[in-house]
Amino acid sequence: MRHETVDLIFDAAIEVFAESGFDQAKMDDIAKAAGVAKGTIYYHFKSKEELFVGLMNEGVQKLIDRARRNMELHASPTDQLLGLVENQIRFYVQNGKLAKLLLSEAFGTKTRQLQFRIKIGEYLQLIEKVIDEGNRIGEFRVRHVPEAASAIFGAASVVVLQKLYSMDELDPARIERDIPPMIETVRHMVMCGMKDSSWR
Amino acid sequence: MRHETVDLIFDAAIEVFAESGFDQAKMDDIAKAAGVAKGTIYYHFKSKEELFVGLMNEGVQKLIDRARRNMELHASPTDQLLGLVENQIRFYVQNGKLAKLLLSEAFGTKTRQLQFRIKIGEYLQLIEKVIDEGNRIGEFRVRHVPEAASAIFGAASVVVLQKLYSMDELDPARIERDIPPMIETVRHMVMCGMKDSSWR
Amino acid sequence: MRHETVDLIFDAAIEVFAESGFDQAKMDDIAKAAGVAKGTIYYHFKSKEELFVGLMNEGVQKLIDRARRNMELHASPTDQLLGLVENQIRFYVQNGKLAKLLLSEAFGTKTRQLQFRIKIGEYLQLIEKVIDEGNRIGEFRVRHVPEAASAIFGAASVVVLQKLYSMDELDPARIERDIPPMIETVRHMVMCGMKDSSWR
Amino acid sequence: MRHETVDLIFDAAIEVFAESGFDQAKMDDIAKAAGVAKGTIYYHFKSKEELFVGLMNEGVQKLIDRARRNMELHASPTDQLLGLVENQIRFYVQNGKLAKLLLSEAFGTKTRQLQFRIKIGEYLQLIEKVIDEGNRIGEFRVRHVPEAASAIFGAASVVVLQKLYSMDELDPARIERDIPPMIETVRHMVMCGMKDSSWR
DNA sequence: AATGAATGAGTTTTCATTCAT
DNA sequence: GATGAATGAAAACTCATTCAT
Repeated sequence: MRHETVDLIFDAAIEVFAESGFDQAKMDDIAKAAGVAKGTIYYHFKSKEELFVGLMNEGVQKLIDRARRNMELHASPTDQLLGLVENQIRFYVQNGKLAKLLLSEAFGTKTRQLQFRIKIGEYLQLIEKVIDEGNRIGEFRVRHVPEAASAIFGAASVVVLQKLYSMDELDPARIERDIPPMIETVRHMVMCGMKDSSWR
Repeated sequence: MRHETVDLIFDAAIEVFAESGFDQAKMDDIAKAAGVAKGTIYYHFKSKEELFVGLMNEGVQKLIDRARRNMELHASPTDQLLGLVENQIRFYVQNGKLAKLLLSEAFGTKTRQLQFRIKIGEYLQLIEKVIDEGNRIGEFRVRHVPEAASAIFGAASVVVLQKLYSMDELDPARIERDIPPMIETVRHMVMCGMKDSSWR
Repeated sequence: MRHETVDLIFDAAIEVFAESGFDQAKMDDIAKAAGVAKGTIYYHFKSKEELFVGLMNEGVQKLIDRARRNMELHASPTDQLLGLVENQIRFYVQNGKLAKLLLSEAFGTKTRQLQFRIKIGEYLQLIEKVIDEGNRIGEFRVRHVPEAASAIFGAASVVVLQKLYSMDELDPARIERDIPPMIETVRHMVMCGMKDSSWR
Repeated sequence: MRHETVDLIFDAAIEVFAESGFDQAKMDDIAKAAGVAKGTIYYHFKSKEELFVGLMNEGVQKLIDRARRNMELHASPTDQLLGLVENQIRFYVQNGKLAKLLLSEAFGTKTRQLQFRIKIGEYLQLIEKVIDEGNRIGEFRVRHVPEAASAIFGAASVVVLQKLYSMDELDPARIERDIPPMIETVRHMVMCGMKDSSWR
């Protein structure tokens, strides 16, 4: 089991980073939120950057793990992809702060962003694998798999974030009600896009 | 006509903000890039934040203007939407730095992010308008228009950014070659999603 | 003429650095002593290290300049060397704090120490030049010139510092009285050492 | 016999202190070098300062012990002084790190420096004793004994350190070769200085 | 005796902003 | 309109020291 203090710091850090973004997040605030001294963070993490990267990797890993479990429930690539979309949208709603960091910190040339993008790449490969399998067995006819995976990831991400940040205040009940339309919209778009039926 | 110095500052600021993000961007660097003294920026803009907001609004406005001009070339909602997708992708490729800021600075609760999201909202409304019209004349059967607009915007955005940042270094020729697959992928996905043809 | 503020900072810095040594010296104290804001120091100097190096170079340069002027007063290498010794000892008494830094910061592998040693090397070369000339015209018969220069420099340095720091408190009158014995002692030792008269 | 752990700490501390100086030396590094936990150092020493003082005293004591043994080999003050010079130079070459600390930490007003100077004073008294005896039996005619002792100490110290730190990297063979010139230079200078032969 | 996780005061450095010229 | 020297609040990071085990 991981050290207890590290958990405290992780939990506090995800809150603070997501609230303010990497640059605006203050180590003082993370320490305060974790209920430890600032030095304690530096005892466990070499730098703010290292803390951030560790945190993000863990966050994306959770998304990946959930996605993997979800995929095992379904046999066909079609069902698997539908599951992936639903899973990502529900995960984002439940982890809105992480979701925001996912988009806002994924692109850039800083070390932390490079490392972070690698982890996101893992998730994208999961999507690509499903599409490849669908292509193989003839369920899909996707010509550009990486592009398709990015598009799916981007569509699901922005749909949720735009929803979360367009509401004046987070109203759990309303969000809950808005989940099915989001899922339906992205699923619909994605699934049609997988088929070859030329659209003209 | 706008003051010449302001133009110099704007041009420099877009470069620097996009290179480093809002927080890492230094007024010193912007001044140096613009070839003016730091005080001069403050003569024209009240604060870093105001400069940023002005800049982003102008950037998104360019995207909107291009989109509007593009829409006038086509009559049917279908063609207009296809045009919007192509336009956004080409605009992103040409303005990669702005594109990155678009995603990384769009979500959050800071004043500048709220203002920025309003401007992005204008662009999303453009998409929604096309979808609405498509629904009206029966070309589309979209149930959740705002969600669909976000999904389109997100898909097109992430496809390009993932491409730009997955390459070791920016190779204009390679990017140029990759544009058609990106356009085709998003268009295909989007257009099918607009049709009602239930996908099961 | 050098910028006035830089002079203020230099004057304050020499005091503070000499009082506490490089590591113990606080930029806060230097700023306070100079009567400027801490940021002002960083506007003019990139770092504590750069400030220190600049300062030390200036300090040693003063010693060198005085030594050069002194040398011009005398024609023979013997008189020049006697003058150098007296000059160094008097300079050290007048600039005790710099003298302390000279010994305590001269050795080590940090960048600042390397740069500093280069400057001290200039002074040592001055001594070597006199010895070389003395050797040339037959006034001296020194076999190992660099070693001799170091020895002279070390003898004069430590004599003064040991005196300054062995007194409970700095009593200008007492120090003044002790200068001639120090000069005589080192001169005597040095001059005999220059002659070949084998000492057994 | 001293506790074994204390020896480990001492050996590690001399390395680390000499490498970095008192301020830059980290207790963490000493602990790591000693192969003990940081707390263990504090179990045996009240503070970093106490550790340093103990260490320096031991170091200088070694120099003193060697000097004492060396003096017993010779009968005349002249030979004893020659021996002292050779001994100090050889000791410095063998203990370059201690030598550096000797000069860089000897002067200052901190408690540790005061204590350290007392110990160095012991060594200087040894030199003075020899000179006094030389004066008594007529071998020397030194007018200012403390000044002479300081000068000898300073000359021998700086000659070695200047040599050690002027070499790009420590080459044991080259240093070995350079020892005789250093000894000869300082001895020559010192011995002549001890005689009364007025030098003009 | 020994450990090493935890601490928090202290320090360097950064940088948006101001303002006298 | 434009300048750039000066500011000082803020923030990351360090490290000697403590103490429960």
